[in-house]
Amino acid sequence: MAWVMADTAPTSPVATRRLRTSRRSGGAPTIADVAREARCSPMTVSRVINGEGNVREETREQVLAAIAKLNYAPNRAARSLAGGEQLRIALMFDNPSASYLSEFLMGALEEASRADIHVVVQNCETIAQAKPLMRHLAEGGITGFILPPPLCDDQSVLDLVSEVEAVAIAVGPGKASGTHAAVLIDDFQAAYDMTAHIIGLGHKRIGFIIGNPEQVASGRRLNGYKAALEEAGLPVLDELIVQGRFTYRSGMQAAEKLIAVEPRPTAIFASNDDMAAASVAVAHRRHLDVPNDITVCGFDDTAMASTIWPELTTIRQPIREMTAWAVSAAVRIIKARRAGERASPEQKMLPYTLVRRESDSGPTLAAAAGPRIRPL
Amino acid sequence: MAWVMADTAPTSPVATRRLRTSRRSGGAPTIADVAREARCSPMTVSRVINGEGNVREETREQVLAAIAKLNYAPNRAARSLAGGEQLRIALMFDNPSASYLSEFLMGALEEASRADIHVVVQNCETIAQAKPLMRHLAEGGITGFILPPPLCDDQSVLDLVSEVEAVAIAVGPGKASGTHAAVLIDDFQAAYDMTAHIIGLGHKRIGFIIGNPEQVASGRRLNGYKAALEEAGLPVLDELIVQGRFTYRSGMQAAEKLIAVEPRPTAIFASNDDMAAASVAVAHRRHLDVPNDITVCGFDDTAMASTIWPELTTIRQPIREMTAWAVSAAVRIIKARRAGERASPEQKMLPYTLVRRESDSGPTLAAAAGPRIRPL
DNA sequence: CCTCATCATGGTAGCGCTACCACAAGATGC
DNA sequence: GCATCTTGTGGTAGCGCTACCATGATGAGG
Repeated sequence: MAWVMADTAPTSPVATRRLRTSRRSGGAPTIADVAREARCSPMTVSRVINGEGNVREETREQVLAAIAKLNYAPNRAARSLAGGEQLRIALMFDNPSASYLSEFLMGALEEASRADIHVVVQNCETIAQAKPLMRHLAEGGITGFILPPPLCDDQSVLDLVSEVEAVAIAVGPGKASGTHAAVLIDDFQAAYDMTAHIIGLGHKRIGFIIGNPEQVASGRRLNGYKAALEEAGLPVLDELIVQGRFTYRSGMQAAEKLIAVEPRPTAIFASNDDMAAASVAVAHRRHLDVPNDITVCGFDDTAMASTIWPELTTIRQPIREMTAWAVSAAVRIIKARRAGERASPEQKMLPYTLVRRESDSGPTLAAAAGPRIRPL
Repeated sequence: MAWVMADTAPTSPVATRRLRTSRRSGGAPTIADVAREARCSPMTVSRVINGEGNVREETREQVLAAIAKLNYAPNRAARSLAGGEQLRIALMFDNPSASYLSEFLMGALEEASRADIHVVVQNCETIAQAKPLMRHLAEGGITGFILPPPLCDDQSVLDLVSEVEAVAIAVGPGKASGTHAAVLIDDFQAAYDMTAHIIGLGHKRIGFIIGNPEQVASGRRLNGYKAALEEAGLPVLDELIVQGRFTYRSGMQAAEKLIAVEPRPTAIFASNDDMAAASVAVAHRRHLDVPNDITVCGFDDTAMASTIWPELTTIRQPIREMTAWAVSAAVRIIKARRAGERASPEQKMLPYTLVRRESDSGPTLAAAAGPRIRPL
């Protein structure tokens, strides 16, 4: 107040400007503060932050030191405002597996908030339903789509993405498309490893439940299973391979068939956790103890795997990391496109893990000998 | 290029300005476009958008018409940049139920993107672990917390929130705290309704599995069960009420106890879906058909309810709507606080629904008569 | 009739950052 | 030796919106 008086006429813009309390957000350091500290211009700081080239190593270090000292964090709002267009990408999903979904969301959310982009989450029941929705989203300014299976395995969906000139990132597709980026795990090798693990436990008759034939990954998992069997010199028996559809219910039916086979398999490897859980339920209904009478293994490591009892031995997919990568890849590609570049679609393979829990063990004598001592 | 030549010196700022292609985001309409269309100033448009007073009704309508005509949507980034501080709220969760979580996330995500605020998702295993995390988040500028149970049922957590001068919204607490806002369903009434529904089916011996004693809602559900029994003139039997902890495993143990009771109950009402699913598994193991030999009902309508077979009859909580409300309430309260107001904590009760699926039916003659024809 | 409050509205200056150019200094080519 | 690139850096002008004043028009009060 006193300032105003001492300065000039009260209505003077100069006085006003001085009087005004800054609207700055809680005194957080800005790029200008960093520049002052590092004795360079804000532009140079900006360049360092964004990892652009053309900055001398020495300068870069000074800037980084200043950033660390002031505990500076860029203001997202300003960034996207100045950066021109706001990036918006859509997360399509029809996957009813809630545990998959929440991991999926968390990964995307985290990355989106880091990159300050908007993510639209779109539920869709079927592929047929997905397509008009995607078209509509694209018209609404969505330039990127994150596609989990089975959407990313459907060529017509991928074609649609190309048609609307959007970017698609496939998360966990069965096989890499030549036209769109993808992040996946090695389904073949993972299924191979799990099968080898079961064989290593001493099992010789291992049932397999195939996943939804719509998803290409299902086939790869089946092949991994077969390869491990062959590698171990075990026969691949048709009666021990039954079709499922990734649902609990289909898993029950498949497990019923498998358990009815004579001699009964001593282990079941299901292509996902829902079907594995169903297999456990069926085994229990038949008064078979898991894992003592029968080993059951799953795939995915969704929440269900550790919810039920016994907890499932399964293959963990790093879903969260996969989605996070997908989002950042989408951003990268969209930005590159705007700059006129059009790189060939990237392929990212992430590591899986075999998570050993309580549902597997070596075949007990009775079970292993089963075929011989009670052939019926 | 030609322009530059024809205009003035190539380096002239005027020429440069003309040459520069606008950085505007894809030609989306701005507040200025709306102002032009509505023949008023951008300020007036801003006032209309933000629902501020002091705008003539006639002007407001013109502005709204212009907004509709141009299909204008405010730019979030610019808004929060100009508006000063960025709102940031944290979503704490320790709930391992993935389906609950994904619903929880979706609701928050949607609302957060609508209001353009940043949501930080923080996983925490225990209440003890949650507290330092929350303190740290608060120091980092988080001013609001969304708290699901059991966090919101813990007084020390609520006290911590007050201490760091943050805002907390409880999502589904057992009882309303006097100091913080909450959004919940009527757990008592919902449990009452479900019990009444089961009684209406003809059941007289209904087992109940209590939830985690840490969560106050557990008690309310129990009370609803008891009230419905009393209302119907049925005895409340101690041996038909067993303690669970909301986990599948605890549900199995509880169901084992319940099924061992003589005469066996013809129905089990579990306080959540995980425990209901476990009850179904136990029933199947005992070769009891669900629902023909025993009815099993759950609570929450998480994904598990419709994953397993038979699908569970359960109480649906509108989790997504609850979280969305929580986020918007947090924003509202934080803004009000900044403006110096401090309203009394709001309480929001949302409607639940009884979802009838495949796991309930009237008691079969054998089961109903059970007590009488085979007393052992 | 002239204050003084009360609307309704407009003007202007940022919010913090990045795009775009300018420009100096050295490297390169002919 | 001079035009031409390259490299590192700085200056400036916004991005779209809102906070803050200023202003003109009205009505109330003396």
